[in-house]
Amino acid sequence: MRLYNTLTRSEEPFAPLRGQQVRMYTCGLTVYARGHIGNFRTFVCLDVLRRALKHLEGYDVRQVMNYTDVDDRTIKESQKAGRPLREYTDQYIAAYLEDAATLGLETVEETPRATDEANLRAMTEMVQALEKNGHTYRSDGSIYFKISTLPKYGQLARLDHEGIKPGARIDTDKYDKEDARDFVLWKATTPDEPTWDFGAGPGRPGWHIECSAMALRLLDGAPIDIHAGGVDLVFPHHENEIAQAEGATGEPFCRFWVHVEHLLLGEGEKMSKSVGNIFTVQDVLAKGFRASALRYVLLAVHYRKQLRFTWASLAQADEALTRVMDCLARLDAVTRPGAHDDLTAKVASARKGFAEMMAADLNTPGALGVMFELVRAVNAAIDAGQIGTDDVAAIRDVFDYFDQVLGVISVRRADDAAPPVPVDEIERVIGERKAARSRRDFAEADRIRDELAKRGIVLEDSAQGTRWKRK
RNA sequence: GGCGCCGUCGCCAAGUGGUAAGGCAGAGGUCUGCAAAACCUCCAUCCCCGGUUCAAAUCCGGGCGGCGCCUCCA
Repeated sequence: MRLYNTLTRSEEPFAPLRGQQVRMYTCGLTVYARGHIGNFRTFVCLDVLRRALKHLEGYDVRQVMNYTDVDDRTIKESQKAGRPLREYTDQYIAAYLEDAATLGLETVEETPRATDEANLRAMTEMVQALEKNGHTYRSDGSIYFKISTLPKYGQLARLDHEGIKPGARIDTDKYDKEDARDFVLWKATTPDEPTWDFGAGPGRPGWHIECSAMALRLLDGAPIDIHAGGVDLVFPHHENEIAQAEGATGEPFCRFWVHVEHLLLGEGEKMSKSVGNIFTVQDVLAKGFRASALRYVLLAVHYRKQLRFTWASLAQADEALTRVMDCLARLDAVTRPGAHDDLTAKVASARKGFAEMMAADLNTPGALGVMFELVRAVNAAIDAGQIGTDDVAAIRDVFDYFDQVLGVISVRRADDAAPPVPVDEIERVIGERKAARSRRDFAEADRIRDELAKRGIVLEDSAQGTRWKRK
């Protein structure tokens, strides 16, 4: 598989360093509020990355995704809510898990929290190693990383320090730093803030230290294979993670850096909690859209391109997925045994084409194209009667193969598992309508169909009988 | 001010040197009690201007337009 590596700014063939195991760290949510669909674009894309590594490449994936449960915002919001930090962040971890399940994200191997004691101890050890290696200084009770001590600083973001001129907003006097680009490792706390002391003095973690420390602790040391997150993390977060890990261990931190581009709203602005223009997964569901449509939208644009989110795109995605589901449903009516060479060949080339698209830096839009070409071929074969039950088995198998990675069909099935009208009622009413039709009482038949349509159930008549589906 | 990305049909979106995938929407037709679904047919020369090449949406240069990072951020 070829993956674009931010570190080299180029696409490179990927293979894990140690045997068949891919050790991957992905930056998760800061749990001070419910994640929005921009956050979930990143998570869904990285879910597809992990699925491709597992199911297409056959690797054993060990993924760590953190919850940042201590920082300025979590502290501020928990204080505002008058609740202990841990309790406050618990609810947003639960909300994340709910949304992740709704969107069909696979469960990752480890989900550490920054405030778990083992992690705080690992961070402390890293800070101490950095102090020992001469990369730090103390000021007003905080410990800072002194970037001038690390010549390689800046390798990921490639920022031209000299280019930072008027116009750039630099965090200047908030803290007493020797250089504007120095960053805090261990932060002095006020009496009302959570404070820990495992050997580096009382304080709390700086933003970046948790990821460096937890990645090395839970992925068995440097270098890890993949580190991923949203593009906005390239600088300063990931750059500083590299500085910390490499300053402490003297070894390269990570081999592949993968960054997912932003989701933008229709007008073209970035979604941001501070601006208030955000939508959550729950907001999308509340508008009547399926979770599967959202997942589809998030995969219909390559992960390294900005995705302009609109409600119309959700409706289009839902229609597109309906086409796939209808095709799969039509297979149920095939009863003739056997296989057809033409279809067999089309299924095989679709499987191959799909894998090639995914191996080309996760070209999900291209992979969807391959899937739809097969949909067309299958529909044509059904209409022509050129399909047998062996073909059906092979077709179902290849769609399962697609969906192991894309995950849109399984989410759609989950969406539709609980229709707005109970299944036994639908089936009873369909029976009544069938009787009406056979006595040519079409007015009654139409009335029944309209009635169900109003309640979100669509009926389709065919030679094989009447099929229902959720609208 | 510095660094970087992007501009393909009405909408969304692949393709990145060999003559434009796919989805949605639309038009006509077949099928159907009607409807839906499905199938068939139709529907772009790739922001503009130069250049390189036998050949460019794809490479180079210059414009115009949109966006991101340099600051908390997925």
